[in-house]
Amino acid sequence: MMMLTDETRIDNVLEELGYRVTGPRRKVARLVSTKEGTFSAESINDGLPSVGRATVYRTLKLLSETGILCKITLPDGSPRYSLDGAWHHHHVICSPCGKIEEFRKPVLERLLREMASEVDGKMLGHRVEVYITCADCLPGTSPGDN
Amino acid sequence: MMMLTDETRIDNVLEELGYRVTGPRRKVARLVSTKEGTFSAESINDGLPSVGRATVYRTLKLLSETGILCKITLPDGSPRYSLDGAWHHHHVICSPCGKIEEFRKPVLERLLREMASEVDGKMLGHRVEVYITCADCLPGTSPGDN
DNA sequence: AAGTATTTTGATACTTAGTCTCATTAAACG
DNA sequence: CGTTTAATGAGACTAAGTATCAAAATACTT
Repeated sequence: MMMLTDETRIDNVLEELGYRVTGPRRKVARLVSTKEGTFSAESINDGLPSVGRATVYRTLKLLSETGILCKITLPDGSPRYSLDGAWHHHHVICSPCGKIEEFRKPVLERLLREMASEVDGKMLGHRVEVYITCADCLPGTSPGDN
Repeated sequence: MMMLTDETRIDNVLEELGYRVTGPRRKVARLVSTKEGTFSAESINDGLPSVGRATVYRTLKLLSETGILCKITLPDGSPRYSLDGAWHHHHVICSPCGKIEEFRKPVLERLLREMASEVDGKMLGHRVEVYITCADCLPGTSPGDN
């Protein structure tokens, strides 16, 4: 559910940007759109034995560049992907379970912009990640944690 | 100069935490303390043929955990290290030249904490990186760029 | 519909950044 | 000093990609 929507959205985005909508890309997009929270590139690769590893990585990169996916870094440095709303935002990531929430805070943006200007130079972008243990993963709160 | 200060500081920190102050760790610490801006683990490894690769990585990790170094991620995902002031802070990183500036903004901290609380769960930490092109790297401004 | 041009793919090799194992070496402590 | 315990180095292994390049698929032209 909502998978179809995501898939056509992906097709459209690729088409609009002049990329070909191919079988392998569709397969990656379809699998990606079923994922909740974060996932690793390798999990996509494992789920699609018919698609080459290089193509999986290429497609994930493509989808990240076109803003469909977004790549984040866990506290320990390992990279993860997640479906992404269309706008700039930041992440609250639950370290234990990998669940992520997006947030958008104009105040924060302004603050960071200000910061960059103090250092003189041109701001290219920024990365903000907040790591938490979510309520579900908090010991004692809910018994069925993994 | 100031290298000596850094080295004794490192010795002290290790000692205080109950780690042994060994030859290899001293070598890594000495080399690390000569670096300006960011550097890769491999550059330390290359600079110390007499120290094993594993030890270099182990020591960098140790120094990061004890707050002497701090590990950041460039926009393209590659990891870098830099000498670190003793307190929590964030980074402004010049993508072209790798120069980094630290900043500390209580407002920002408060904002992020607030953010985390909205999502319910316990905040573990956060990562904030601002990417810029610094004045020296801005084309036209200064002719002698790399 | 066929032919051509261009993009994409998959297999494989390679790279980067690290971690793991484990026998050997070296600090630290009494 | 000798002993205990931590740290080291060599080398194999892992994770997350990137590079190469011939073959296949897609799109474009007529």
